Amino acid sequence: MTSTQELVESIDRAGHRLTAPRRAVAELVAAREGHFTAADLVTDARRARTGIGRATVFRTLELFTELGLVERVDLPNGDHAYVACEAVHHHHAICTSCGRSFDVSDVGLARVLDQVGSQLDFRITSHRLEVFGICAECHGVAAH
Amino acid sequence: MTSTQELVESIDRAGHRLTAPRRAVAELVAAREGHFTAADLVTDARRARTGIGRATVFRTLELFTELGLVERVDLPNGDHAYVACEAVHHHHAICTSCGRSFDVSDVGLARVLDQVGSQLDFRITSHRLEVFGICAECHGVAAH
DNA sequence: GCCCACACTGAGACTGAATCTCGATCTGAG
DNA sequence: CTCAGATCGAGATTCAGTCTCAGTGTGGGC
Repeated sequence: MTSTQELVESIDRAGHRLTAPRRAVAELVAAREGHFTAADLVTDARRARTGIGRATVFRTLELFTELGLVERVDLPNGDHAYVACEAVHHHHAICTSCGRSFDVSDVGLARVLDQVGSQLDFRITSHRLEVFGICAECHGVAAH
Repeated sequence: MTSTQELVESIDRAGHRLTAPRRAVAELVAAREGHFTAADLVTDARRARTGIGRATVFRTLELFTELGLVERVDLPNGDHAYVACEAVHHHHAICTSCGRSFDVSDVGLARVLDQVGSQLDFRITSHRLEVFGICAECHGVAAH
């Protein structure tokens, strides 16, 4: 979804240096569909013979996360993964079959949270909703 | 919330052996208010001079998780933590000030998920909602 | 264009969480 | 009371992620 160009431009816009390793990581992220772990990217980088070190992949991923271009999600098995996404607040629906992630707009969730907040007299500062299941494409194909 | 006795009985009921180390871990879990990490429990165990090894703490925690007596949550900072809870589906509101966790019943969330599911043509198999904020007690005290 | 401060990089050491192994121990059915 | 096998503790191991540090490359200033 997010293109290499978008990622690269955001780095520049935020006042960071545009280096070859960062471009390379941006490409790897853009090439990924769905979620991926840091280790996945490190492997990708090695396979593509980019000569990029582990530390740089982590640092660049951290940078992207800071810029909101990539978001960290916690898989049901406890693994930490990342997904490329738009820089606005939203949630993810992750297909457990193909691993792709879909953006979920805030449909009605705000109301639910309001209710939770007032019910517990709880000042909500942040929240996280993660939905797991089978996407249209996968259940369309796999079902029969 | 969950008492030592409840934890111990559940182990028995599920057909597992009732050993002294498991009782001890059950006590430590019951004594905890709010979330705790595996490392916290290991420290507790050492401090209480129970003579329980790290591996056993992890194994027992895994057992409790399996039985639904304890649930794993991912803190905003990425740490893995656990909370003792009832064995029915629900969510957690975690106070970022005192660390206590409150059960959130499913108020309206099901409807939101239905909407998400049909909107994306996505077969939802599981979901996770985590709410972070300041609990009544903490903002009552801390505010002034 | 050229320079140079300094942001950034790679390699590998380091940390800490979690898992695995293995011989010893304990539980509980019979 | 006995015994199979579930469970245990200690420590080795693995692995993700972070840190260090000397070397490199970017890009603003001239």
